Amino acid sequence: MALLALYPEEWLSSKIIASSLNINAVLVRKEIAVLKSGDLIESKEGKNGGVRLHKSAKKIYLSDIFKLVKGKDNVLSFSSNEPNPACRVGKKINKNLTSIMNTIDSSIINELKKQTLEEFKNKF
Amino acid sequence: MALLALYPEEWLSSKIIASSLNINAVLVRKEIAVLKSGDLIESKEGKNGGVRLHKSAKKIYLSDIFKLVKGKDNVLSFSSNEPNPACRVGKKINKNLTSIMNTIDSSIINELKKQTLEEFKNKF
DNA sequence: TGTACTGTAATAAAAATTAATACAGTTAAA
DNA sequence: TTTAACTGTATTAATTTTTATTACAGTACA
Repeated sequence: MALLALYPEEWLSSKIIASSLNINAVLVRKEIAVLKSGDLIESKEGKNGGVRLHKSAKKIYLSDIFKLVKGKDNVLSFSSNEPNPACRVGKKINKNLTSIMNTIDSSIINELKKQTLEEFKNKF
Repeated sequence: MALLALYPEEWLSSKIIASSLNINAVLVRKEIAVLKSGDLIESKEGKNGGVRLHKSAKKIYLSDIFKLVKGKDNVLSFSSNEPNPACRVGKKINKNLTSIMNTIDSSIINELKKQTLEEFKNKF
């Protein structure tokens, strides 16, 4: 997103973005789908296609990006194993943790609301 | 920790704790080492040994537990791949993200300071 | 009509996590 | 005083998750 913000007029290809991140271009294209679903970016198929911001970096808060990328999961997550339902703690732990995890996610989002992509971009 | 707080007088074995979490007892013993390093719990070797809280649950904040368990890493983390140093963004991204990640960790800690283990325990 | 893209699926490889095994050392109690 | 039940820790195996690769249909430009 910082890269897109630096070159807002250009259609940047997934290959170029992948080479900045040093990851596979297919992963980039998958994340493009996520960011498009929140209207933060737009994409163009075909030759000379690519992606660019869909709105001004001044109107994109880091929290907007975070919310999309995090999806519906919490940042902190449960053990992949089901806790023991026969245990007084195991029986209720996930419910009790959910409440804490939601609170944590909210506090992260509030923190990230304080910075726009434009401000972040200017650090490069 | 909720389990230990519910039975503060008893030495609970790693096996018992593992069966509540439904994970391997060796993993529990490894985490015991971490929690001991912060003086939150104490352990006793030998027959009828186990672990218990080292201080009142009223004096343990969820943030104390979180800080130990999280260790020196940030909750959010970098890509395991080095970003491209030849890229204007890749060159600086990790430094710029570090600052955000530290802020996020702080805000989580501040949130978790609001609740003691005693209060959490009472939800079970 | 060829080239350079996105979008997406399927599979393979790599990395990280978790489990299992083993065993030395400690303590309590039979 | 010997056995049983623990912690502590290391090593290796199994599993799960993440990331990379390959493939290909569809789109747009030149």
